[in-house]
Amino acid sequence: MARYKVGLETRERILKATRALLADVGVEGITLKAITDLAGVRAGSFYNLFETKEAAVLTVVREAIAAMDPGDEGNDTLEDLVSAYVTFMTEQSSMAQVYLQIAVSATRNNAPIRQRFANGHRYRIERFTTALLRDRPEIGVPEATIRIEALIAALNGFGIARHIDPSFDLNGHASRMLELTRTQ
Amino acid sequence: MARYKVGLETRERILKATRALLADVGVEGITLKAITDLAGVRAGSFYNLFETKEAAVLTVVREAIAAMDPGDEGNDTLEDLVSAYVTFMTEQSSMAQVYLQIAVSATRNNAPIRQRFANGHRYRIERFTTALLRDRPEIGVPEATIRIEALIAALNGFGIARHIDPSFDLNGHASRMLELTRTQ
DNA sequence: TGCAAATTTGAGCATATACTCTATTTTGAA
DNA sequence: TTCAAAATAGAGTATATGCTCAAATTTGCA
Repeated sequence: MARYKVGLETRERILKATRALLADVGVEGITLKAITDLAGVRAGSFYNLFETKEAAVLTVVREAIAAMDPGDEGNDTLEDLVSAYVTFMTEQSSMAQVYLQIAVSATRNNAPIRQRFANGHRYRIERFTTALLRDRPEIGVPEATIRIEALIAALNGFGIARHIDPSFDLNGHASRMLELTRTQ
Repeated sequence: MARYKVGLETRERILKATRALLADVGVEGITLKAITDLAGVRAGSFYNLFETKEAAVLTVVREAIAAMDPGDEGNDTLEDLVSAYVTFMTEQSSMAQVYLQIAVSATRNNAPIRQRFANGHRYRIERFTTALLRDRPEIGVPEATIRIEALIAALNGFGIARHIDPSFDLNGHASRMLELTRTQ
């Protein structure tokens, strides 16, 4: 694939365009022409760098799912995780948008994307649950898991609300929801 | 348009197909061929009943936005409204799916749909807020509005969670969220 | 039952789409 | 500086898409 510097730069421009368009029109609505026009590239150049349109889409989708989760693993607190979620939503809004698009469609008709999403979701629940149990071990795994599922679901809802109305107080509502999760 | 019985039946089959497909692939992904194939109708028949593909889509979208809200207006309690939301999500899942698809994409690139959605959303917030204030007038309009925005956002998140994982206890989480909204 | 209006079909049209191929230019290690 | 590998442009291909139209069939009121 890309070996020269210009090639890598072009690849980045294509991925950036794909990201913006996926946030806008979703996996089902994106077209090659839209990508190449926005990236300022002809079809031939695109196919020199990506096997298919789907390959570029899947690259961005993977990115978006991975970007949901903060880097340091192990002993993050629930605050850290919620705060990382809020940061992701506010500071990487294109990627967040892509993630939410995938979450709602669950992309029934696209097996690799569905699989990625399901794995990411399961992993996130485990990580959040572990953090909650470190803080409140008396809750127990089953109840902690249920509360975390609700927390993450609510956070997704808040993320959507914020993108409908940018004045939505994502941080405040997330904190309140975190408290509810902890103390119920 | 449709005047004979067969025509009205065909119209219904087309709308049913459109509904199912919108739930699957969203506004950006739906195609005329997919609609007519699923409805068992040729293109000519479709265009005898609808001006454009978009007209059928918009009809279903309107339906989905309207179906979000329960019929009786006026003195419903917050429980009634939340319970109606849960019922809508569980018993009209195609339509709920369409609604959520629109909520995330907010359909930036489709002015009439965006407008409809925004109006429906604003109306819903008012209705929920009124119900909350009837029960807890001491909260006051600004705080009540903020809490309702969070409640509705969380409910949307729960709706998405339920459709990712049908075992998600939508009713339980919605009730808990309702309590949080009331008592905080 | 006659018949005008409604419905349905299916071929056809213009454009969009995903992707290929060849010729040309650019890159950067030796 | 040379030159093979890489990058790019852009015309071309096959299929998909939204939609039209004329002809044939069906509907249901008078």
